[in-house]
Amino acid sequence: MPPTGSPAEPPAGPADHRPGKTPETRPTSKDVARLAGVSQSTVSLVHAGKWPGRVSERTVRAVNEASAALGYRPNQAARHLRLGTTRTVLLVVPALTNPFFGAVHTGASEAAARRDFSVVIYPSRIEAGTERAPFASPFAAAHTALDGVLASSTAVETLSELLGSTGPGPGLPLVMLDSEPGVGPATVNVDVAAGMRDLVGHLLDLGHRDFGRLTPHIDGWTFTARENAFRTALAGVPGTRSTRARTHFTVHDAAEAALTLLDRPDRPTALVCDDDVLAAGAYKAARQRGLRIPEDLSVTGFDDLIIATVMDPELTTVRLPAHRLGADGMSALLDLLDGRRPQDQSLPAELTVRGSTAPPPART
Amino acid sequence: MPPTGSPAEPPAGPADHRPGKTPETRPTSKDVARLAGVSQSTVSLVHAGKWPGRVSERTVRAVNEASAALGYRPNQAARHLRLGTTRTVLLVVPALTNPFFGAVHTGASEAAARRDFSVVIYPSRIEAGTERAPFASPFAAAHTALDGVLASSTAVETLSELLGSTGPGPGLPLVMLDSEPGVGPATVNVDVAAGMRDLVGHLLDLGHRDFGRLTPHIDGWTFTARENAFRTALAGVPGTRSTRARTHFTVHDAAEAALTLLDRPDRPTALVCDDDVLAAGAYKAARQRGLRIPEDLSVTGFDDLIIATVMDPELTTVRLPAHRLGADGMSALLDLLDGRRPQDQSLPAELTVRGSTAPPPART
DNA sequence: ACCAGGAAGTCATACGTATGACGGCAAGGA
DNA sequence: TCCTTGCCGTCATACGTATGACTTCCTGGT
Repeated sequence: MPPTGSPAEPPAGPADHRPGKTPETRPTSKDVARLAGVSQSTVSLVHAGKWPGRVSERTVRAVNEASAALGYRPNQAARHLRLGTTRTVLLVVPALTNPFFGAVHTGASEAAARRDFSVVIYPSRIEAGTERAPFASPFAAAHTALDGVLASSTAVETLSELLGSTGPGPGLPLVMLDSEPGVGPATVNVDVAAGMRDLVGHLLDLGHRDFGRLTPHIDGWTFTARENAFRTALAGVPGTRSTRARTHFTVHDAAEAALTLLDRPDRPTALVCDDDVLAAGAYKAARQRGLRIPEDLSVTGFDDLIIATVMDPELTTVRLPAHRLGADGMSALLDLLDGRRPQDQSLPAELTVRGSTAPPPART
Repeated sequence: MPPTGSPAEPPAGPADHRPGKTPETRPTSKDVARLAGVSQSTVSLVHAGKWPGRVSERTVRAVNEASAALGYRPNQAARHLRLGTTRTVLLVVPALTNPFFGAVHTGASEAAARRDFSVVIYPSRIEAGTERAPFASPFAAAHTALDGVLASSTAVETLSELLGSTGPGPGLPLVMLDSEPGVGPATVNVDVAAGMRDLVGHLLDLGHRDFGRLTPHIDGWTFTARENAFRTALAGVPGTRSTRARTHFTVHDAAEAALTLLDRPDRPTALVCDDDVLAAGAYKAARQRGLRIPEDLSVTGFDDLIIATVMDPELTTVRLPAHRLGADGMSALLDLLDGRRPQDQSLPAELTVRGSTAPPPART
């Protein structure tokens, strides 16, 4: 037996063990380099766009052609490893079944894409019973190291509970959306107080003095802010009155809660609901009692979801800029990642008057 | 000057250049190894759970304690690079503002999490004007190599256009949801035909013979299937008639389209709408013409979105199992990734009778 | 003639993990 | 006593990219 090894066999130290080795491997920068007749470094330089005097234009062309020919796409895992960054941020929202957060996501994604970042969404209500220690949590769910977090309408406590155990808590760039200003590193939120003030002003102008309030059971900064703003708005006006009913976040529960308000001897002339869904419940209750909207009863919502225009009459509500919330929040987060310190921001909420409000019925 | 270099300086070949070197670096498996007094290999072995005779229990404990102490979390980028897999799949949906797809996402995410996969969602309508050649597209958006794709309610052409240029087309595991069976590698869809058949049966039983159809302008397998099923259902019954109006996917447009149907001399007694949103438009039109639902006009929807219960009266519609669609679709995709060949699946659609249907008014 | 300086590339390395091959060591059989 | 057989770990390496240091070549100034 001749002492010759395989002809082109590389030295192959004691442990050369590549994984799976699929028959169809994707081209790497090395393949591009070979085809273009340059070194791998050059390929990398070209793709990074860093050749203000390092690579000739002729070579750039060659590399680009070779890349195109092979259909080369850089291996993100390798980049992430090398660069120590993933250009990915997590967007935490309460639920995806609410279109409001779909809009937030869209706004955030668009802003992120412009800076070549991408967004992974995490609905915090996903029941996690099946998660496995010790790497569970959104971070595991994202399956990627994250460069930052954007949290919408989530309590800080919930969030830190969510991220706390596994996430690099204090060090992780974080922007809170639609949450209490001043808490957390940076916040972008909606001026719901102003929206509520305008809304109540509108009702007062119409002549309403007896109010019913429909608010959700769940806590959350926005809802507290809405309630406070409502009270403040009434405080300045003599002769006003209001009663509050709390409800779960469903149409049916809201309808029942609304009934308790409508069945009071001193029935309110206007129902101010903290969300459009609750307003839908109010509509239902009104119909059950034979009250016409808006002639007998004015109803208002909040958020301006699609259902506001589905309802009949169309709902007077306060529009929240969901898309912009996501976009501006992402901008703030990117600023934070750049080392700049974004300042807290407040977005306007816009009163949208439709058909569900009118002067109160004449006293009987 | 003594020839002594720095005391513990490693050999340091000609090019030892680590990137950024943040002051606060996350612990790596090497750090854990040092603390536990073992080698990095051992740490890796332990975390992989592969020690049926390679690592003693005492060592396992030590490693786990060290990991916990340091708050170690494995670097995903490094794993991805080494393993050649990301355990991430892309979910393509038409839009996130439709709660239906939120439910699909939830179902898919839950199923994925059970197998330690994660889901990145991509709304295909995101306008891509700002994307940069040559690595644009969902793949760039996902910012990660993908192990597979789940595409919901998307035409194959649209999808391949989306993925085609950059994605590894034919090789990428792909499951289509709610789309034409037989096209593409594997599909999971809803038996909308049966749903429509039941729905029409319900209306026929009530005595309706004159129908109006409200269908969306956009194409898509489901809508074609719904229309065909509707026609088939009527075909067997003598004396039936139907007129169709097409509309954009908004309440207002649908209302206008519905008006054209209601203003015909042979006004239909039932409006069969291909989506709950369109049904909302029909409600609006009916009210404009002073028609009561369901006494003067029956209206039906499709999908069973939240708005179906917001409307008054509540809408008779066909419920589609969005959550299960996502879950089963993900299962199929994971099967595909395991090398198994999932068979096409069809999920049941359930007729949900509420208050918007009744016998037609007596002939005048 | 010689060197400074710039332009164009290449070299070598590290990022953090996973894993096949290999090495001690103790127990037990011959 | 010596060899075999497991058990417990460690070694060395590769995954694909990005980048500081280095080399080579060329032009032009003195």
